[in-house]
Amino acid sequence: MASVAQQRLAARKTPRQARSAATWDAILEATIQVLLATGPGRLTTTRVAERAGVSVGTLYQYFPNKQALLHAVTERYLGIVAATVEQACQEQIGAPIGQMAGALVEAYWQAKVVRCDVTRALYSVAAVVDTADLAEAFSKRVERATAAMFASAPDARFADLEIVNLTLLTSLFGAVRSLFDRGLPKRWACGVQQQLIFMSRAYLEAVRIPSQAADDPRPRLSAA
Amino acid sequence: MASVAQQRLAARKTPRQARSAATWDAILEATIQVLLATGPGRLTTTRVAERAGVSVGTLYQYFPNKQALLHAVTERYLGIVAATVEQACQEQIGAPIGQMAGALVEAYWQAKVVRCDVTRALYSVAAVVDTADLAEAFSKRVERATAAMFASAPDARFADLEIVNLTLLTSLFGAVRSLFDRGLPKRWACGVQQQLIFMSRAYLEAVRIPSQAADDPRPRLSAA
DNA sequence: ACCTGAACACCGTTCAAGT
DNA sequence: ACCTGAACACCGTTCAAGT
Repeated sequence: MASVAQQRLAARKTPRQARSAATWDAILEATIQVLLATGPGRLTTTRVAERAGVSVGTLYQYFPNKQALLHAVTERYLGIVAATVEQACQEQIGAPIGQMAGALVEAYWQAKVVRCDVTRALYSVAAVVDTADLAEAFSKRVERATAAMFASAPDARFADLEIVNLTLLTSLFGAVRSLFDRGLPKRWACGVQQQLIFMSRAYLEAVRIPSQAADDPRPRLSAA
Repeated sequence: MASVAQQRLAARKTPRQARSAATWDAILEATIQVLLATGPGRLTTTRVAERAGVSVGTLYQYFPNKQALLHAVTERYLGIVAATVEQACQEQIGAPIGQMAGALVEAYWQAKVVRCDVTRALYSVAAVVDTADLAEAFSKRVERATAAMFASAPDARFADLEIVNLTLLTSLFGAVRSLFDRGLPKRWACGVQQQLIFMSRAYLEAVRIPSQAADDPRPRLSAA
């Protein structure tokens, strides 16, 4: 492993008292602020502490190091996105796959776009600190939700749902990330989101084993 | 822009003499070595200089700062990958789109996998330093090549080739990146590559406007 | 022309002292 | 219990001196 020795990344202590919890929140919030204001390269523990209205020492009472701080911010953010996608999947249980694909892409896209500055800031954090474990946990969580959703589709079965699911999500996550990295050209973004839905549908169509419930054998997908 | 003020990222001087060029190469090579050995977090200009067998001062004669150093390494690497994909596209001019899609995915995948440790190392660099310009130039270069390729397909036309091309490449680049970030589980990797080909074909199939040359109106794609 | 490496500034992290 | 901030160590970068 080329990775740095894994240090404690968990929070140093769980806030037990009210002012403690407030400080915790203030620090995480300040981290986002500084990230947005100065970028990850100039993010300094001193600056974060300043912005949060505490001293550096206090910051280090809550987070063992800068990594842990950024780790915690990412964890909180990914938790919100995962919950959003999970809910969307829940709502699509039993729906036709075409609709599921649309709902999935839209939910994920939406969750990323609502706070698109934060999204970008946290993408840029992802390589400064090792958030692989968080990304993995996030992927696993979403995979579970989408697999359950797809398995409930009345109009399709798959020879190997696991790999189809993995391919679909990997492409979706990756595509969205690429677009953010590229500054998300406004006039393309919306079109690409639509195209990603077409793409997901076309893929699921192509690899599905048609089941009895399907009335229309190969529904035509509308083009751009 | 949250990004740090763009400093000079170009090399400080172009090597004009033989020993100069050798030093330049040695430094870039050493950078990769250190990156692989210690990870981007522990990459130190002093360490790179040491490994290259020169002093820190010399390193700074060639690269104005650490960013520029990592920028140069990335530039060189992306140039190689772009050239590989360009060549593959060139070879597919006039072929059926299904075959083009397969060749594209395979060429890109292959180029990333041959030196997969380097690929991973440079992905991790991408956020520490701002290589957005390089990624953009790379994307543009590949987009041109694939657009020319797809435009030459005898069996398909597209209502909006530009956005289809963008969606396809964005998904491909992103998916591969996600897999690398996730440690590229050996037993999935190969299967996913195959699935990405299915996916690309299914998408192009779905959004294409069938032309006369197409004999089989909607060829069945094999499933997993 | 090209190289060297001690010196300086900045930032992550600690810890003795405060409330 | 929780907070403070001066002090220390490490690393990016410079520059006066060498070949």
